[in-house]
Amino acid sequence: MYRTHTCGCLRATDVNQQVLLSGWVQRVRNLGAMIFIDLRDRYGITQIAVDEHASASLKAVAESLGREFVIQVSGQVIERASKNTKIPTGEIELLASEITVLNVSETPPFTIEDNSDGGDELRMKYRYLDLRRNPLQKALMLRHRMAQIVRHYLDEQGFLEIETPYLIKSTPEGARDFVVPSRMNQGQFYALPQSPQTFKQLLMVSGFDRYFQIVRCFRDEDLRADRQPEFTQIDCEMAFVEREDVLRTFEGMIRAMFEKVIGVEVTQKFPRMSYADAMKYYGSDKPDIRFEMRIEEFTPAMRGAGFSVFDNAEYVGAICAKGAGSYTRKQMDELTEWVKRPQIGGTGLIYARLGEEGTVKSSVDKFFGQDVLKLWAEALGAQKGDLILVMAGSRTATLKGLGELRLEMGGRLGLRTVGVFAPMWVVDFPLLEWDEQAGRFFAMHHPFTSPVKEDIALFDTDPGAVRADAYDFVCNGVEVGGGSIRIHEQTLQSRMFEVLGFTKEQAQEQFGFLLGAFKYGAPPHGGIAFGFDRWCAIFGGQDSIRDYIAFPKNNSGRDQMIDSPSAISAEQLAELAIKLS
RNA sequence: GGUGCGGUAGUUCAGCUGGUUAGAAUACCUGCCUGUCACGCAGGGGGUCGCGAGUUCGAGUCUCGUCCGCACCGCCA
Repeated sequence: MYRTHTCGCLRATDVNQQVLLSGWVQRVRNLGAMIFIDLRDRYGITQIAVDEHASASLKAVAESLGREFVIQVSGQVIERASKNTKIPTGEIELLASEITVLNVSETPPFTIEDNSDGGDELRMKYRYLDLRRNPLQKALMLRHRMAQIVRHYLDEQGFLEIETPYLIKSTPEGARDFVVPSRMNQGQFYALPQSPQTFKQLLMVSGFDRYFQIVRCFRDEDLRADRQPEFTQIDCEMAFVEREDVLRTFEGMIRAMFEKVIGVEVTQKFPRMSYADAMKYYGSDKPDIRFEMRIEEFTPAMRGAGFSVFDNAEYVGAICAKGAGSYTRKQMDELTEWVKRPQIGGTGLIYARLGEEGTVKSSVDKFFGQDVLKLWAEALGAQKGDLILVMAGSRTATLKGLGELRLEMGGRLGLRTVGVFAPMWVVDFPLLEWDEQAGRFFAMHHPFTSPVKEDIALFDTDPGAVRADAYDFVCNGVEVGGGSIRIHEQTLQSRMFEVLGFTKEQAQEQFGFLLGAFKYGAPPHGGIAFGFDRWCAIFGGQDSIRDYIAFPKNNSGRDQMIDSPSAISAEQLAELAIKLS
């Protein structure tokens, strides 16, 4: 037997018990006549005391201990002479009668503490040590809890968890595929799924009318703090449903998660915003609505005053930063530089401050009178002490820039509060996006997304105006989930492929199995998929998803611990009939 | 593919306009210490300044290249 209790469970009520604990040495405090050891496992820390009555051999063992040694301690639980109120076990300690070293440890390259002294790179290389740290243990426990609640909720709602294959077929649409060479079919490759999209639709055809899966997905694209090459989706699909049915079901699931995981009760219905409004007022298809600061357009009113920046602009828009009117010239210059960075791509920043008696002082006073400036203030609801920020240029780029500026100002003004959650649905996305370079339409979501019924007629006249019956779940400016009602009729699906520029043969070759299935009675269906890692990060209050994945990849898609990817042997290559150039 | 920031002790960092023997904190080792809990005190060891060229009397410092890391843009149906 290695232990009778964990290092987190002993309390004052356990005093006088004989117990056996096992764990890692967090720290040894040697006071000469007595030695204290912090013994750690994932449940907590318990102080071990080796006092003045201890035998010479026991003391010798205690003195030999180093950080991260694995030890077993037997002894009696006693009340501490001086208590520690900072930890749950702080009222007691274990008076050691015997200490056994189960394993020694080299000195770890960084401290195993909440605020480790290790840098990112080192902690990745020694991920197994980093994972001993409390914050990472908490993160993975949160993830576990979320997975359990998802399973429980969906099981109660009659969903079946069904696995789908990882070795599937590559398709040209969407993200780059990770590919896997086939030894038995030389020269041919499997692809790892970007999502189980077509399989879950086939499951609907098969009659499993409520499906879900917590499933790994793979995309061979460049990484970000919130993007990994392999990531996990909560993938769901339902048959005989319309958009409202899907939204109701999953609003329920999301609500259950908020309540049971982080104890936040979301009583009201999630607000819904059209894609058009999101872009117009927030410059983003995933607005952070923890704060207002909406974008207002002033394009026509600004023309003809002789201010060439506005006269020549396709779009002029502004936001109002509450209480930022005290920004100094230096701060404004710095903000202007911020806007001009290539990531934002702004050409400049015009600003106006609201002073006493409703006067407006702007950087373009010589072009615009008080009447025009007050028009800005009125439209933006700006008051004394506020700062109006105006950008101009092409419509899409300027809206995007204003959207970024809005987030930046929201951050500076402390409006993007950690622990405050603003869940919402973004709906009515365009079905298609015109790609100038390729000279054709691409599916904004994916080619199986159904158009909104009343827009189907537009397919022939104005494909770009067709709205998709799609929806995104957005929380705090992060796209956490997305889904749609799918096309379930073979003719409409064929028409869709046609609009996307597929020939009949191409469509047949790539998605023949799906078109085939649709010939045999496909029910109306739709679904949604949540980015599980992102959701965990949001609940954990982090921007990066890496700490919610046990063994993540770095910025360049490498696993620094196992050092992958790596070259393979000439024999392996030969077997796969692959020649490297 | 691109932009920015970074790489100096085991670790996190400082190191000014180029100039003696490259510092601090922490970790580690040794000794002392009876209530610590970031224990304390005294002492000690520890460096190819990422790598390679170049400029210079002289490079951690300047220039170029390269590798690595992080953030972002493009990309991510």
